[in-house]
Amino acid sequence: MARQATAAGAASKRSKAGTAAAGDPVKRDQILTAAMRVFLASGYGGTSMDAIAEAADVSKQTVYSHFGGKDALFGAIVRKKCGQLLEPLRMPLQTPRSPGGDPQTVLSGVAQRFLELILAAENMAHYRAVVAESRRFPELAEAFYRSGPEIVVDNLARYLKTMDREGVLAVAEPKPAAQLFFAMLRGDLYIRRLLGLGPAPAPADMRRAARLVVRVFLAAHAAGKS
Amino acid sequence: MARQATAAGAASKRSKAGTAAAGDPVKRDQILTAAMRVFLASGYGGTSMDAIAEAADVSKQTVYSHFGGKDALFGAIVRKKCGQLLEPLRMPLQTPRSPGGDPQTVLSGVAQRFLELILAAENMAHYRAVVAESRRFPELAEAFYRSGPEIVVDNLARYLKTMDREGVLAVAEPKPAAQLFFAMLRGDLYIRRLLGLGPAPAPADMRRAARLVVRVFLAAHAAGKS
DNA sequence: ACTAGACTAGACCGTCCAGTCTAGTCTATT
DNA sequence: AATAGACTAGACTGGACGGTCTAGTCTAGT
Repeated sequence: MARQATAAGAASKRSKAGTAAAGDPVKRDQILTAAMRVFLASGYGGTSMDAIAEAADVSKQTVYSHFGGKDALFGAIVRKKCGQLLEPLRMPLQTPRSPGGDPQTVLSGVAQRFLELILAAENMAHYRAVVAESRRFPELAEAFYRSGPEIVVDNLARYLKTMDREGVLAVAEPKPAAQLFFAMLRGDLYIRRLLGLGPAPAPADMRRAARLVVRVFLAAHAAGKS
Repeated sequence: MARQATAAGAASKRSKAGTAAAGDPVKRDQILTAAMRVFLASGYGGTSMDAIAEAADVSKQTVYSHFGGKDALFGAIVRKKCGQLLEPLRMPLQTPRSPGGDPQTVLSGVAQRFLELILAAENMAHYRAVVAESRRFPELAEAFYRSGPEIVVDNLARYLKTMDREGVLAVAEPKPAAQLFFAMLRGDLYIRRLLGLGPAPAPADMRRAARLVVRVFLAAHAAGKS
């Protein structure tokens, strides 16, 4: 109800102006950046619009002019973060067909990068926020799933399929196998971090975890098995 | 500050009464049960004390008499749930040394039960609440970790160690192996559920997932390997 | 009958906060 | 110079909510 009303208000304001959106895109970015910081640090409920305006060094009204209200702003942040999620992985992931070496090397690289990605403080906070608000904003939860886990799994599944066809690995069901691979990487390190226990893991910890995962995965899919 | 004051108040009330705690334990349970339902359904921020009192069919003041305030009540609920977490697993887990069949059977049983456990709606909600509030209540996050993941891993690690010693399996590092085993079970089914996407998984889905995990795990730890 | 302790219903207080409104500034176009 | 659009500072509204308080009821023990 409130959401519809504010959204309509924002839309009507936009209509008259010659410029496409309402206002300075620089301000818009300022707000987005600050809001992201604050939202990810304190969650949806723990963040006030006043705090965002102050953090963005912008008046409260400007926040409301650019985004319709708190919900919309939160949505914009989460979606933006979703879009950026796989950027660090894009380069290596978009070319899963290019050799890049034996599977062991390829998978180790993927594992290593994936671990770094999901353990990064900012992405942890993002995930926590999405999970916490998945009831209130189911569309965001879905957007997250689609722009993160799903893509990553599909890409690896495609790679595994190729490897299977070439007889390098034995992967009867590429998708479940890929899901399993990433599930393994969301192990103890990940849970502890998600719960905020202990300090950030050292690179050595991540390497060790990645190595174990790759070893187990390869043992299960060595050429000549199911 | 407020927390200390109210806690002190509750304590002083308790002191005079001949009965151990302040008030009727039946009421206390009513409150606890209702609060658990409401907190797990709507999260900490989304739950008001009025709503709890109403759901418990009890006056607001009674809630405050039994528990000091919102924080304490939330803590009590989370801790209680932590205590109950592994109840369904206790029987089979306390006797990891008793044979129960070949490792395949044992691990399948563990996997199956673990999946049922973590995918149960109530436990999902619990986990979501703990993760969401892990910043505000780090002690609860730690309590959860200790009374859930840690115990389960330690128990399985012990079993794996035995199997290794007996030459039935080859598990050089039991604890990381056990962590990996459970990580595999927190796969796609789990993530989707955590994000509230799609309906509850069918038992057949869980069985399939468990089977895959056990197969991969055994492939990696067949006797005669590292 | 009296008393004490637990409970109830609900008024009440103070605070926080989303969202609106006002009055005025700054800038660019005409 | 005049106008319009975006921005600012900050007051304000309305509602939600944590927590307290009051007045009174119910139940046991004495």
